Amino acid sequence: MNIGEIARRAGVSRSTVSYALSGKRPVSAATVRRINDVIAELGYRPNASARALAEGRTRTLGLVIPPASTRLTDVQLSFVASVVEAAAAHDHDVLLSPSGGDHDRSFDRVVTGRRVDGVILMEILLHDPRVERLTSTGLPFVTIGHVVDSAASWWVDVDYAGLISRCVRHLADLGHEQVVLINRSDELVASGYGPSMRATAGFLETAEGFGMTAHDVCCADDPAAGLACFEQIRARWPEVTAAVTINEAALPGVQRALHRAELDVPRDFSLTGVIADRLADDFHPPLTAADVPAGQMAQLAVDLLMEQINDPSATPRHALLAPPITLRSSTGARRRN
Amino acid sequence: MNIGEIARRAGVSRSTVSYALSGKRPVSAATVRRINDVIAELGYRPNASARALAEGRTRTLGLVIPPASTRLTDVQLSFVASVVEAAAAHDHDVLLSPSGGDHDRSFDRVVTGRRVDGVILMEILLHDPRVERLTSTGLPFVTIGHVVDSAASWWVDVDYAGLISRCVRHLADLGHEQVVLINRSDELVASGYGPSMRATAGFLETAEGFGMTAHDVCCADDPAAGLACFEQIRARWPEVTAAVTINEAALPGVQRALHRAELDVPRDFSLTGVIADRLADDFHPPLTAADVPAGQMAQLAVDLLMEQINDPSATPRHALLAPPITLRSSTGARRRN
DNA sequence: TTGTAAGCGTTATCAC
DNA sequence: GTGATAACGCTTACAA
Repeated sequence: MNIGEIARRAGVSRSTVSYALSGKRPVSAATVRRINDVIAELGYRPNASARALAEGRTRTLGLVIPPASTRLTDVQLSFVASVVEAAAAHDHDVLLSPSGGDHDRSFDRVVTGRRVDGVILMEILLHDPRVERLTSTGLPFVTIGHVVDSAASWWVDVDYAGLISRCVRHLADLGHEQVVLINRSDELVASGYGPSMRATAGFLETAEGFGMTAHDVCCADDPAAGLACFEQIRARWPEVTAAVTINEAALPGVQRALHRAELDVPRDFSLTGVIADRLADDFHPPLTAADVPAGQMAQLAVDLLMEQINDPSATPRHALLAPPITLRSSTGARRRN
Repeated sequence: MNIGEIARRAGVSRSTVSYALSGKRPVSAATVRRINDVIAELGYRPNASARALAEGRTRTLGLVIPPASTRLTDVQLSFVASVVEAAAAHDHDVLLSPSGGDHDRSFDRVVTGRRVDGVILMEILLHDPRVERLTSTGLPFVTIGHVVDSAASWWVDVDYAGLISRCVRHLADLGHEQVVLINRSDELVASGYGPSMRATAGFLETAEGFGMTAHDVCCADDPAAGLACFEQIRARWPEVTAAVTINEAALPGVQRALHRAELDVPRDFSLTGVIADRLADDFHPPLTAADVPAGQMAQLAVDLLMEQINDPSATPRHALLAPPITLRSSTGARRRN
């Protein structure tokens, strides 16, 4: 079932069918009608590969996700779903590519085989080889998180430094003097993961500014690690009365550790950080936190990418989101004993 | 950068370059070398659209996921990641399409625009309109879950009836006499979602067989609903001493409800069901449960799909997985008061 | 308002 | 062992 067949049955030429479909040149109402009838009858839809070849664009966006081995967190998940949704609004589809590990065959295929018109790169490193590959191919791309030379590229990010800083200030206001930052995994931090770097910077700087004693620790992205990590914190620094975190996946374990240590939140211990709102709501008690606006980030990333695709010579734009801190019930005044 | 350019620089014809790349006809070692050198130097990769058009296959699989409005659960998430990984092993990419709501434009594009060689359909209904659409297009597809006429199609499923039945038997052995099934959402059950139907059937039948009193309730897929649902259960049927569930998303709420009611698990109340192992492990206490083997299902689904793509006339095959029930710490003997 | 024909970059069928 | 050349199904100048 191809365009020629439709043309034949409608008694017109192939170009007329094409134009009737795209509207790129006027076609008489009568022929449009005849063509549409035939199309409806035969259930014709243009072949995407042929169209892509002729137009030089695939109407497909690539989304590079962390490999399956790394467990995807809740925000990442809803981010993926939102990207697909936002792309659909532009009548584009989304091609997935796991990358970051050794799976670079997939990255290669997607990027260099002209399978997509643009790419969204999740979980980016401060110096990311994939960014260079992408840059050298000239394929439009938007990163989630930004690289060192941030002015030269398109990105969407959360202002981790600012948010963490505000969390610390909030704790200082409540009288806390010894605080800890529960960061993400060792490897991620070691490899220069931007949000981790910036969270640490914002944390230490602000805590110092308020004359607080500040510790920061890495923690793998799972509940078991969260449990172990929190118990270690208690053992090493028993004076700590509040924690700030950007590690969502570890939260259930932290919760269990708090319970085990019979620490009431927020009476005995305060907990806050940058957390997806759904997780913050589900925590017991609900967490005072800066909500990672995954849906909005996805929307923005797709919009920026489409903008770049439609005008490749546009100057790079970016968005640094600073979502508000939602006051829930997990932070309170330091208890004097 | 196209194949003609490579041919020109290597001093051969386009077909020779093509054959050197595919190996579908012998090419002298010397020319292969020369060609490879040029390719390496220019960083050439064949254009996927052109290749798809010529070959009549896209080397892409479609994955139809539930729309973003429905929150994706943990298993679903890891399923998506595993599908991508398994497809990569066959050198195929994955195109995502949200569907089930009104997003049928996306489904249409993917299915009928010949953008993919086959489709994996998640979260299928007992009578699913998408299955008919797919069947009538003749596009190979595999469903997760099966439809009524199960012999005629390709699918992978978990034996919910059998697993739930074994959970109930386990509870019967422990002396429980009044049990409840916490199913998934009203709407899903009402629309004929297979796993829910089969779980209910297996539950009621087995409970009756053991002379137990059995109740079943629906519960929306989120923690708040889990909390409310469990409190309602306690209010309506205070004699119930054990629950079986297939609703993972509701678990955090159930946990909170148990805590609020000061019910110790498993001393005062037993909890089991069909749950992803990661979730079962993270629960407090770890849940005795049948682990949904998301990774294995994804692998199988992709393998079946590839088999069907490579031989469209093959007779339908399917796989009904019955993962073992892992004994953890959430079930115990009924406490006589 | 419509038709003709030249691409788009591959693969695959003939020849030689 | 290699080279022309015709598909593949569409879009889009260029003509009429």
